[in-house]
Amino acid sequence: MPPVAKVEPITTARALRGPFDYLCPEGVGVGSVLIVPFGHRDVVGVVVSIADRSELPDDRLASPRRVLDHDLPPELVELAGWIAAEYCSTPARALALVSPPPGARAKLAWWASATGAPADDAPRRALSARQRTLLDGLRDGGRRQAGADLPALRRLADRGLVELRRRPVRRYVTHDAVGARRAQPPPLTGDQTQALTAIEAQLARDKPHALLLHGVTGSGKTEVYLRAAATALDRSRGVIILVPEIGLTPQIVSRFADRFGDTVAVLHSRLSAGERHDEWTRLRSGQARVCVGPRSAIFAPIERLGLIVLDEEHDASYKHEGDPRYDARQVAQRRADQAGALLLAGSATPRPESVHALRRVRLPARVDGQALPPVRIVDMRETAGALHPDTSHALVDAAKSIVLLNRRGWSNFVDCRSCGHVWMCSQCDVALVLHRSQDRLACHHCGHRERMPARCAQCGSMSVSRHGAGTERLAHDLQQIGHEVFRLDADVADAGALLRRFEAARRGILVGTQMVAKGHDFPDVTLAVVVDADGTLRFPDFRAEERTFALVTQLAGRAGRGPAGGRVLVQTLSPGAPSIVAAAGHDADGFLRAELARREALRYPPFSSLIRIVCSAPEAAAVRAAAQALRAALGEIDGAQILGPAPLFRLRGRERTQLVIKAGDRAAAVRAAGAAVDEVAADRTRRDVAYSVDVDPQ
DNA sequence: AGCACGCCGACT
DNA sequence: GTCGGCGTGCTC
Repeated sequence: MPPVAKVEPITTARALRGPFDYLCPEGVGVGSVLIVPFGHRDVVGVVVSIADRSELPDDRLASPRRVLDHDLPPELVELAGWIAAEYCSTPARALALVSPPPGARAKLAWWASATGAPADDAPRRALSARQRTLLDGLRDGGRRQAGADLPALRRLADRGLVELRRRPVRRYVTHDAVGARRAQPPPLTGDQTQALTAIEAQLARDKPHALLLHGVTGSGKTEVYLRAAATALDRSRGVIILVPEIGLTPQIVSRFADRFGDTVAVLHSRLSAGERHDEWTRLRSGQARVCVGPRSAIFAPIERLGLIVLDEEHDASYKHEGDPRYDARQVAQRRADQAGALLLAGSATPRPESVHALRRVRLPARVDGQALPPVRIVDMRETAGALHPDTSHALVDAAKSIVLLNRRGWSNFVDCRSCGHVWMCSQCDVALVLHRSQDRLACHHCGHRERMPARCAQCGSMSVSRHGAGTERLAHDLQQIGHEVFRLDADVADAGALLRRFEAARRGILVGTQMVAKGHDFPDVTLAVVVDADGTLRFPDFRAEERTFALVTQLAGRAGRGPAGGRVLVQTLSPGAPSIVAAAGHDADGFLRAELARREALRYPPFSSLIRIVCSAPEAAAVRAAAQALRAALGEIDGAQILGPAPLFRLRGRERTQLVIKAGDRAAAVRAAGAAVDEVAADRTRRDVAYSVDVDPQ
């Protein structure tokens, strides 16, 4: 009896329950990627296990059509199985995440080397001076890639003097002149040394305890990551560095490339298919042992992993918004456990969850020894307009400043002065936002846009009024300060170029959404302003406090990074809000203590797990019926509270509602949610209803 | 999810 | 007679 390969075909179907058995070709094992006949077509499949025999009669087993040259490390196959179960998805969808980039192939180029055959010096066949130079160059320099000299090399090859071979070339270079810029590592501060000692003690263990590096902005966390990575590499272990968004943090990539050279690979969504293929292959073959990238880099095919760094661990972009709705921080913990690797999470504003679960190592001071900038809370309750007079004066005085307003556009919503009609999105239950420079109203949820109306659609009145201010309006108002204004938000095409122009300017105001609070370091910025700090606090979300604290603290970290020092103004309508008061006092510990106490009292994470189930369909009645069926199918879950169905809400032309499970036993609740959705989704009478399970929703 | 198979109405 | 509607069921 020949062995059987259990294969999971990569399809998006939810109802499909694998794995499927195939005859196992020679050399195929767990992680092999195959093309298999499946139904009436051929699909890519991943071997998830090998069995001695199949339950099926021999004549029903098919042979794979082809074995692809890329295979997955078996640990990633196991990790995919865990993700499928943990996030209520399917093995196929989880395997698609960890699989080699589809489609792309190696790029081949001609490489030339001298054969060592003696040149024939008969006069008719004498080498030209150019050919002679080429040949001598190859004899001295060994193998090299052919360029414009390929025709000349071909003639030499015809005479047996040169060998030409097709070999793969790398399309992506993380860094030009690698090595030339390889800087001497800076000396560590006392705090950094202590942190590194704690980290190295864990790296020396078989089963390291995860650590949380809680360091204020400018305390030198990146240098600690670099040193920890060097230690892991010295121990022949691989390293993954997760960063929030590669577009806004290119510095961290170059710092790793500068320090470690070609052993660094980068994986992110902006790479071309070919570049991604090459980086993946370099990691898979072991040529590269360090991978830097956003959340999906947690699936880098690195064996003998020793360290996973989670930079800015509080960042919301670690949560994937698509099926499977995985959280890269959870996956990182799982992968670290699996490999016996150290998980090192770092942030100036760690999540209460991480503070609760991980051992904390601190960097309490900036590397330059400067104090954190003083923060003043500006009470806006008596002020009309977006800026307090004190804020305006401070902006006039400061040469360079950063202003944060977490709302895009000119005004929040527009309505009719006569009848009160509010312009709403036709696809979503939200008001349209005015973008004046484009003379358009836009929906920030579905992207719908329409012309700014001249008259009211309801009563015909010509009088339209605008309410609230966004970054576009604020940038316009700030022109009056007299400094050049640089606006940074999602409407700006090239954020990098804008930041470079701001950096080069002698005077200026950088105004924008939360993007201005992230990562970059401008030493000459002496003033940071938060306009409407309680904007994030008004969201009905249990993480509102945490978000507000993080946003104010992160922005405060942008000011006073140079010798001139700096200060921070926080405008708010709730000057007494605990998150704002704590952020103003640089009191992360006080905030975290109070926030954890509050979460414990209300049984919110980390003292429970949340699971959100969303139902959506074009018709309201279908959604209501589906949600009720779902509620019934869930029944009662031990130790869990089930909330909802919530009132219907329309988004992108679909009605939707949600149920939330607040569970003590997370695994049991995930199982119950998955079973209930499978049961309700199997009902064919509600075909246009879509279901999505979100474990640990953000 | 695809894709074929199958069993009913309006056309050459 | 047959082209094609989409309900139903299977994929090793």
